[in-house]
Amino acid sequence: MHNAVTNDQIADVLDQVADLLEFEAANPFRIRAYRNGSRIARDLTESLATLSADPERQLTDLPGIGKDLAEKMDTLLTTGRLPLLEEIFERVPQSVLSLMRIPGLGPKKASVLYRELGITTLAALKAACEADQVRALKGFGTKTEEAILAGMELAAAAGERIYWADADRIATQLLSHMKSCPTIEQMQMAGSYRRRRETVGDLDLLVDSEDATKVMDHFGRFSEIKSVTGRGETKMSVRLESSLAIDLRVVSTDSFGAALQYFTGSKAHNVRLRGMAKARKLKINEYGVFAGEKKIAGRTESGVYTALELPCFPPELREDREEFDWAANGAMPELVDLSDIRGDLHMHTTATDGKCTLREMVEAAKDRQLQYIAITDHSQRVTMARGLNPDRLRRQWREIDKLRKEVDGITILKGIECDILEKGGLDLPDDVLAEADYVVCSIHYGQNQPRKQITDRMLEAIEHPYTSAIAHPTGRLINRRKPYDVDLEAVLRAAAEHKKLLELNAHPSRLDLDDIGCASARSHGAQVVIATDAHTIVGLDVMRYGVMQARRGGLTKKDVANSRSWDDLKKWLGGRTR
DNA sequence: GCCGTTTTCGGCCCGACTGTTTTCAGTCG
Repeated sequence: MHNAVTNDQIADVLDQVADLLEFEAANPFRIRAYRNGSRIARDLTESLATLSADPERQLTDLPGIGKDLAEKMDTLLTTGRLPLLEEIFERVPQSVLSLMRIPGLGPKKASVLYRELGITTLAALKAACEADQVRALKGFGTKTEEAILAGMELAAAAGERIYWADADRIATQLLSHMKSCPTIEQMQMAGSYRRRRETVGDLDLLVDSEDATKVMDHFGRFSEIKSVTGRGETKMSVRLESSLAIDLRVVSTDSFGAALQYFTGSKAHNVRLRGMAKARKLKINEYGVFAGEKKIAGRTESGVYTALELPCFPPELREDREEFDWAANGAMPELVDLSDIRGDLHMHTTATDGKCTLREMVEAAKDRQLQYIAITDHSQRVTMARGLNPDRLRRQWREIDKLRKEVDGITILKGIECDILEKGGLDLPDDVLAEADYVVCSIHYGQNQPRKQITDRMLEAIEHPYTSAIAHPTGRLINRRKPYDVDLEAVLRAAAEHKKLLELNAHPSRLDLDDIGCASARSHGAQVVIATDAHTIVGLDVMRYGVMQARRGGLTKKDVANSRSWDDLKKWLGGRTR
């Protein structure tokens, strides 16, 4: 018996099929269909297993999934395998996929290497390059051979995405460097960085200037650059010491908006947009929107969208998920903004594993214009963090009472991050929880339990009369262990029903509810609370990353609980809190 | 392989750059 097949696993298989079909030079549109299917699986707000099992619905309801792909997904769901992939592996060795990961080496060239030299592995390719065999092939030359060898070293580091927050540091440095170039009219970062994806693969800088040469020369003097990997009339590519790639594109004022739209993407969003343009007998490219020969938009980004009778989508939403439907139905969400956030409901102090005192945290929150905060140290089960037992917790609350009298202009809530115990149930007695203003429940132990058990533990915590919120139900650190396995849909349903908040961890290295969970939360009517889980004063500053995640998930001010005043929120939570 | 205001066939986004050619294919975004 195989384990439950996840959307990501299905997406990976479909991607492999697409890669291998490309290698075999299959119909490019068939390849695109598989890639599209992969993206749909990855982005879906619920598990394909759930959707497939629902008698009311079908996989073919998903736009882009037809009869064939639906069948293949079902096969994967029920057997964990895909006969088509196994058939392809009989013709093509799996390891050729690694060849295509080398920058500059696509399916066609990889295929030639395989057919002519029988190369299937990176090691064999390296040997062939060093033996000067590759340059002898038709369509290859010495430059290609050199590029392959250089690319191989790069291949390990390349393709790795970095946190948005890290990309932000580099982007800020770059923009500040470019500012001193006098021939620049305007410039903007585009790409996934502008779309605020939680990780960024490379940076795209778009510049409006009449003197591309000067701009590119100036760009080339950015101190972090290790090598220039390409330079043409209007486009230049470099790689930084950190191996991050940056693309620069120089356009004229006339085209800046169209180029900004184009290079912001996403690719899927743009493909969709181009299709819509075509249906209106318009052509759209990075220079503008054209009716025949006549350019009808391009100077501004909003102009491009207006020409297609579309709203200027916030970049965070440009993923070809639901944004076009929202636009068509006049239901574009007004996304939540950092300035909407009035309170932070999760933070720690020196009482447990925080690095700053209660007073320091309160002062820091005031500095950040927060109207209310909840102090939520760990409960006793978290021994590593010296979690609070009832006595110590009540002592902290008396301290808060004192502080309330000394500090005005901010509401300090008596809270607790109460553990959900391994065997179920909460880590503190009901009479203690009843005295708290705010109780957020977390799982720190027993994270490897089966899905059903984890889900039941969470549901019990949600149904408990004195709890206010449930912490990061899909919480996972990027590049770290896999998240614990939980029926997120059930958690969201219960949270909505029992009026409990769903905590979205704002830290940039977390992919908590990210886009997927947010969309689900919205569809269930569950309220999200964006929280920093700050352990230090500067920890409070990650709130903006949480807001970014929420925006990508299409959440409005109304969906985010801590954009309300505490009085309103308290009312919404009902009689449980004081 | 998907899809339908060109609806069951015949389309499917578009351009820059590179290296190899000697007029263009492959790769990338």
